[in-house]
Amino acid sequence: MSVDRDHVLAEAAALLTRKATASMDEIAKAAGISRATLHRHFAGRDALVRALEDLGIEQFERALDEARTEEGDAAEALRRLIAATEPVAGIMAFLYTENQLYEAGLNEGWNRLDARVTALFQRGQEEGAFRLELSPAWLTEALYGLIGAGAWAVQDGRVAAKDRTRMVAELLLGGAQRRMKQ
Amino acid sequence: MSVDRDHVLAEAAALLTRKATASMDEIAKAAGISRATLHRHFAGRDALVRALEDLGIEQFERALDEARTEEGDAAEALRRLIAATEPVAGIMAFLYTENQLYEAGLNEGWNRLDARVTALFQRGQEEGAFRLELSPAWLTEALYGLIGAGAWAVQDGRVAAKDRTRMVAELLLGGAQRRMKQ
DNA sequence: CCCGAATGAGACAGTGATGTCTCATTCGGG
DNA sequence: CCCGAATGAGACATCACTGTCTCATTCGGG
Repeated sequence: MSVDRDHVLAEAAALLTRKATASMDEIAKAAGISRATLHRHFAGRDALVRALEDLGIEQFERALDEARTEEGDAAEALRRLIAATEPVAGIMAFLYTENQLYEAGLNEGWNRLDARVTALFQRGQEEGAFRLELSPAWLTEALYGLIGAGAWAVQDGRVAAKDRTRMVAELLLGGAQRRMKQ
Repeated sequence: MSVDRDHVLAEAAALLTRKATASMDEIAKAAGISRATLHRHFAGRDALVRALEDLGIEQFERALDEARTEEGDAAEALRRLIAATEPVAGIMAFLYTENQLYEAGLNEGWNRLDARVTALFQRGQEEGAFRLELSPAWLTEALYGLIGAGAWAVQDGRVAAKDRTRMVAELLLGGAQRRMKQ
């Protein structure tokens, strides 16, 4: 049986999220294959991380498509987006902290993602749904940060997996402060 | 002149925040000293990271003291806390992503910080200032995550340094959604 | 069943970082 | 000014990881 490349990437993502400095040997073991086979699929550590980056970008972009962020109420669209990113949360948490990626040239895909996410926040502001005091760039950054924090909190047992989406969405949209009137 | 140990730690923190895998040689150069001297102050890389951890915990604890988080309106206390963490933001951003620390035993100091921060959120909930749908544990996690995201956004030029505190505080407290009534 | 492809296990050299050492030089207080 | 402490520069062995290779074994389609 030919090794399932996507399965290897998924296992690598799960391990690297917990331990960003895991060696090729540890990654191979986590994926249930030998180091030789791992090298047959990915020329080296760089290639593996790059493949993970591509996978993360692709899946996040798919989440953007599924959530139809250009349609309907912006707040609801954001909720849909956060829910749709659930399967990518782990990979994103890893990639977000992998500042190594920013030393060597940045993958063009990030610009596409940033643009679409930022556009959603901007639309929300124009439609009066989102506050104007928080810049779309910061809201985008905060979204990434909270997705990472959510994934990490779940992985560490501080938040139940089923609550992840709601916790991230409620905090990002409504904040911690209680509203006097709705 | 004896090397200013705190200065070395500050430079190390600044570099490691940007590049978590920086070598001892790079850290030494960034601090303006030789690798030999760096080793004379910190037995090894582990010891350096541990010292950084201690420094981060100590400074964050000082921020908690300065902000007097047990006094007054919980929301205002949280604002004070976020403002007071400004000098530690970089170090916290690094430590937050340094999952290496969680493999070897966890520094007891983190528990103290978590307890105090969580207590603030809990007090806010009891006093009716904070929403009950978001658990104090998650709010604590989100605070750390947003401090990290803020530091990273400033470092990357997406948010002006002078806006950092306000952006983090406003998002964490009020969220992205616009309030219909105040 | 058979044969080619895929895999696992391990050897191997190369590489970069680490930690320790020595020695010459610089600094600064007395 | 002088002397001891601190520093810088570099040598050195060690270590872990990497990337490549070989060879025996296993797998699975035809």
